[in-house]
Amino acid sequence: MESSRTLPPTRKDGRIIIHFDYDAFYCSVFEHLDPSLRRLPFAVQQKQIIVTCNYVARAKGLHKLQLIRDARRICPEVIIKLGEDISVFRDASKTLYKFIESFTWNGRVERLGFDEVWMDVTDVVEWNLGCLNKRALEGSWFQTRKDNPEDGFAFDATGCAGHTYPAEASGGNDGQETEVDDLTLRLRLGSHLAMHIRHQLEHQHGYTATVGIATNKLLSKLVGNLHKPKDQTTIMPTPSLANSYATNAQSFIDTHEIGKIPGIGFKLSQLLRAHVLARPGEIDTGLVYGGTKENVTVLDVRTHPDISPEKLDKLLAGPGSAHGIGAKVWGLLHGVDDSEVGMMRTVPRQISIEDSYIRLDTYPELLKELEGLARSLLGRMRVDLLGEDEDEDGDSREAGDGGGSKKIWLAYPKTLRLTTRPRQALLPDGTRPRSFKRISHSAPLPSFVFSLSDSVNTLATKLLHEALIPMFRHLHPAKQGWNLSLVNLAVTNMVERGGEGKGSGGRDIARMMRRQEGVLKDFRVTDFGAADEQVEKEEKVDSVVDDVQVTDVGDGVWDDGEDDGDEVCGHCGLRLPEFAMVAHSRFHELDVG
DNA sequence: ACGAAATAG
DNA sequence: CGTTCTATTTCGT
Repeated sequence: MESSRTLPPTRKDGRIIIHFDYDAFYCSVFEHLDPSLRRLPFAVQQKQIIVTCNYVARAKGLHKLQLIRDARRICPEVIIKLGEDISVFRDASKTLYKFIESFTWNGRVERLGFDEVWMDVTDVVEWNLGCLNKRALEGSWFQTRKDNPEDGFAFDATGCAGHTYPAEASGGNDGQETEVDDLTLRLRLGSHLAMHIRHQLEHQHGYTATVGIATNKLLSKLVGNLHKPKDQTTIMPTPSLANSYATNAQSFIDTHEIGKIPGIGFKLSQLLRAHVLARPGEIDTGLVYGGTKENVTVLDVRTHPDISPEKLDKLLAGPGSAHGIGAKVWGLLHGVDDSEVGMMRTVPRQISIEDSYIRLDTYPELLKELEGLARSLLGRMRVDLLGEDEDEDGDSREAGDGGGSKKIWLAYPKTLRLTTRPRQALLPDGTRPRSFKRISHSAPLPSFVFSLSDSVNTLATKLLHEALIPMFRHLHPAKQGWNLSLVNLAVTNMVERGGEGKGSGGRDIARMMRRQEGVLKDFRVTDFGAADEQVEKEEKVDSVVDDVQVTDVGDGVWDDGEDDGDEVCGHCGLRLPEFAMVAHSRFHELDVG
């Protein structure tokens, strides 16, 4: 077939997506606490490098990932603060995330790292589009709250707020004669909403952000970079030019280095570079991981002879790569990204703590480290997974007994995971084969960790002996001979508490916590004794479960109390046998979502 | 469910 | 200390 030239993927430009990237985030957090820093060259340090610096410092030649000594040489007056305790950054990120969420009507807000947030404002924009008077766009009103038409701001809908791509697309002279298409109008609305939220963010919280507005996550994230800091850019169609959103999106994405496309990381970009260059791409062995000496652009890959979704699949598919990777990348090369902005999350999917070591090869050290990690992890669980008990039961907060509202678990992780990175043995020639391979082992998380009447220290010690040591022995059966360069501890598989989230429609279908009895049945209390002796002396306990005091868990939290074998659907109230509830819940998820 | 891999900040 | 630490998603089994 001569005409079987592969067509570009179909665009779906029905959404309006805003991407936020807080400017020099770590610096901004410190500046929030000490505003005098704002006018000074200021940087945040982790280990021996500058992880980020404010724009005053950047103007003097400082940059991210710079060695401290280089920074001080270039700019002796620089103020440097240590940023190794990331809890303040995490807290600030959470606050700003909730603030941005308050502007969504559909709850679609997704965080990436601490300093980036996407929001899907399609419905907000749609509503306001319907409210526009197309004869008087100059004096428009943007309603920001679904429930109150008075909440909002005045704006001029004859143009975009902030910058546009392409730069001249902003137009602005469609006063009377020209009919403006809906996509243009919707993007303008998105740009004005973004401007409003940026201003609120700055005035109410003291944070500035760089923002991108487009019809999908990919384009919104990339286009923001055109104007930073504290500015915004919208990808627009060209007035009166058919299909111009596709054209403009393509010209924009084409200029990017292939590895700069979100979703195309080190492995995929190397494969694509090798394909285009017909040889392996040279890697920049500098400080930045994944750096390349080559400059292979999206255009190079996209216009390479014979490229197609099928060809990309052949090229990129392999162990670890997603199914449909060819079609996915084909879409990215064309600025097409149909992935949804995730729903707001109140708890993380996973909490993990890790530390790296020059050398870790003895049991006493290991036990100390594992216990320390366990303490940190349990502390983090209490910070991130504990919430106020919002009880309608009037009695709970009236009494003057210290005014303590009860803390309850918002989610229960079901799984505990221990990961290590064994240090490779030396080769005969004395060099180390470099391998960053990790190995992990998971087990049910013992439910005693949810006890709030015991201290974190107590629970950490208990967790060490009842779970972590057995798990470690599973990973490293040999008594010795191992040497670790990293240990990671994580809890995952969150089971969230049901109830009324805000936003539209109670999202979480309450799921009964599987009875935790038997969770410990695979654990044996293991006594490694002191140091390296008597490792094999293992004290078996038939029923550890009997020893475990499970408190604060279970009592009516998950179950509606009916113990007749049936469950009540948290959504529609239907009473069903337990075995039918899983499928029933799935029905709701599909039906509502 | 579990373990590994890829990706990202 | 080779690439620190944390988090999400997806795949194969």
